[in-house]
Amino acid sequence: MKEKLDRESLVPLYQQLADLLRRDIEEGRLPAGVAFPSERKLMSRYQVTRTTVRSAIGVLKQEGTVVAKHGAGSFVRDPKADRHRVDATGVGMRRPAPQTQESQNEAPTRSFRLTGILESTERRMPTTPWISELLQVADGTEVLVQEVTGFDTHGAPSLCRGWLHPRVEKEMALSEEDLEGYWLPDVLAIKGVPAVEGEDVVEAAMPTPNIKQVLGLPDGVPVL
Amino acid sequence: MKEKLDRESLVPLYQQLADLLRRDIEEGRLPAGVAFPSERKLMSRYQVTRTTVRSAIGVLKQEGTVVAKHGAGSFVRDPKADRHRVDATGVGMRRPAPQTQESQNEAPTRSFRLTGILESTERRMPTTPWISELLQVADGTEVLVQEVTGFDTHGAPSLCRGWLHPRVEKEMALSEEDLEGYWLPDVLAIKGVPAVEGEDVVEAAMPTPNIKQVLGLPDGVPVL
DNA sequence: GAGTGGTCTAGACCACCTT
DNA sequence: AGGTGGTCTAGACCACTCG
Repeated sequence: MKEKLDRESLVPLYQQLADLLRRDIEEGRLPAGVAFPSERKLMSRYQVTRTTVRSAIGVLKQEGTVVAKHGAGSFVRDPKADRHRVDATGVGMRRPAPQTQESQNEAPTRSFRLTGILESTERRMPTTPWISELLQVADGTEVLVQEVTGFDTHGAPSLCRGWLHPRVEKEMALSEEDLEGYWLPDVLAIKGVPAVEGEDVVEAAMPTPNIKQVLGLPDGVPVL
Repeated sequence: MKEKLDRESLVPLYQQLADLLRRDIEEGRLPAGVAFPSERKLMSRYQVTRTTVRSAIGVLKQEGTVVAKHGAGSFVRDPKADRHRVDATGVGMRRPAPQTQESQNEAPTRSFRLTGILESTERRMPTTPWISELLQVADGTEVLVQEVTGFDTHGAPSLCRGWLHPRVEKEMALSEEDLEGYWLPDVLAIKGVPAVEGEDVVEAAMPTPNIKQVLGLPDGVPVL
């Protein structure tokens, strides 16, 4: 929290400061809720103008990590607080029962594929209540989670997340290395598992800076 | 394009300027592509500082209406340009064929409902190629389109759009007034139509300023 | 080289919240 | 009353793009 800014660097001061503050938040030095240094405090601490401080905080606000309350102060927002989930199976309208065999046949089975996988990370994580219910495992069980960023079949920037059921992982003897660079369901398909129990879930959020950079997104474009 | 800014107003200068420019864009006075006045030009035209001009343009950038190219200028972006559509029926994983009767029964039929409808607009619009294919009508046919903003069953800010098939509209003798304040599928359900041909589509985008205000969203929260 | 957007300084006044 | 964020001014230098 006492590092200095590099005035010779190519990366602008307000970005450096934003990165510093983001790290402080991520690593718990600036806990969610009350605490956040005032703009004037940050000015004198880092020896920059208020404009620069405000730009830095502006970055964090746009990312949704920080909210400012006029007259009261700025606050770290719990990133999971208003992350919304939508069950995509029933969005908008109900699907009709097929009325004729013909209409049933002509209904295309579409599939969602990621093209140009740009980054994939695999890691072991305890399940959230919601996902434990889905997988029918005990809450907090460690499961293999994969995150893949890329573009979907329609060209939309997407981040897909897949959870591997421990039972499947054990039976198939899968490990992190097997998944590297492949989208989890594809791996399973190759290994002979035709389909996985699953649910279609769609979230939308503003991309984190690195994902935004990786996908080359302009400002104001959310990720599904 | 030559209106003045009201320095006594409660609404800040940069907002007024942003609103002015947005209107100029929407009403075609600032066409997409090349044209956009430089920041210096806007300074002298409206007698404000560059900071104020930049704030105004910043608003439009965050909305995705304008993109800036360092050294070249700012450009109006076609709002429909990179609007992405995702077929939600096949997102992520394929749904397995049910293996036992039991598992089939326990699969819940979820429905997506809007609670607290805050705003609904109905209007007649020519279909886009994509939607004409969906409805099986000629391209450009005028159909009744409804947009409803509110919160979904999970509390996520949502904007839902429904297209009414001309045939149904005629047979049911529906008009704009019937839809006012109700979500289209609900109206049909009441009228005795059990279900509508449809497809589940999910989009994400940054909210327009008025929708953002209506839903009371903080910065950085996209709308599904 | 002229023009553009990007960054930064050093001030100022205001509206708002907390005590 | 004192502190906070929100707005605005009037400058400056830089990196970049284009003809």
